[in-house]
Amino acid sequence: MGGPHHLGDLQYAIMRVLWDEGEATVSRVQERLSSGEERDRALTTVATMLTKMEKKGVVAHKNVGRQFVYRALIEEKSIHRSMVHELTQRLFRGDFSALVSHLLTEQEIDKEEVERLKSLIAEKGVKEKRRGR
Amino acid sequence: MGGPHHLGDLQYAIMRVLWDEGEATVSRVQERLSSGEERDRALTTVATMLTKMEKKGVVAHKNVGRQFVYRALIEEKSIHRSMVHELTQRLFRGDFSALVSHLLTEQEIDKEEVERLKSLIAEKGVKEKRRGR
DNA sequence: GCGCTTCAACTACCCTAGTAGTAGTTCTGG
DNA sequence: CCAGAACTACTACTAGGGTAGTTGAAGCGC
Repeated sequence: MGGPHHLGDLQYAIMRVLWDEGEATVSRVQERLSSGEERDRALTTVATMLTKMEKKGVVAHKNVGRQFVYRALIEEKSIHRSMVHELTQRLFRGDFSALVSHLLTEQEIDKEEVERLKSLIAEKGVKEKRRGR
Repeated sequence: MGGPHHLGDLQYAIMRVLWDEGEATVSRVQERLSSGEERDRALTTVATMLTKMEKKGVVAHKNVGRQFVYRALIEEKSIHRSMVHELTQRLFRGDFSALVSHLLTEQEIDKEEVERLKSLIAEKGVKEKRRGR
């Protein structure tokens, strides 16, 4: 239960701000969202989302003066893990190589990227061997 | 303008049936959903979803007798493409190697899988070279 | 002290996914 | 011919994401 915290677009954008800033007030979050590539949202929209997110348990706040200072309760890696895992399950029945295969054949990947992948895998192989399995 | 047709769980499950069967009546779809690992849903639930999906333009139906026979209007590859692309954008700013790197370090991948990835990449490299770029 | 600003709280929508009951129509078995 | 099955159409409702106005309290400037 709970486990795979699913986040919408805005919610994820807010999380990114919190991960980046460590802590932030509502207005700081709103500011960062507007300054980024994201479009402008009302301050109240951001506040409402943060309230909902707190109820879900993905963020928490403390009072500083009369302002709320929010921080993330879950880390980026764990969100990445669950979202990637979910997608892989859904699309490829959990088969990661099917995902990579899809990336290679269906998505636009340039030569340098392929090279980078090659060394990533090579590294992994080495580490596996060193660990003796 | 739609573009990235976003599908929910049930919708995607329905699409999988249609892709697999080519065409299917409502009851056939419902039957397949229930028989699979999915839990049972009322026939009307499936019918309603199909109606909504038709409005969205992802499926179409024809009348055969008094039954509706549905078929998918978009192909699996294209859904995969847009969903993988969307996730990569969101999580890794479009950086596919970041995604693969994440797979290698954060998700459980066994040795055989790594081997398979290695050969997938190798193949891709060869093809790229042969094409002369 | 009074007005302006800054906040959070509350309220109210809209939209989409999902779920399913009920109604009405058409077909089919006996 | 008529009961019941098989279908679609219509309706209704829950939940969550997203969006934002209004309200009321608190604080600041002068």
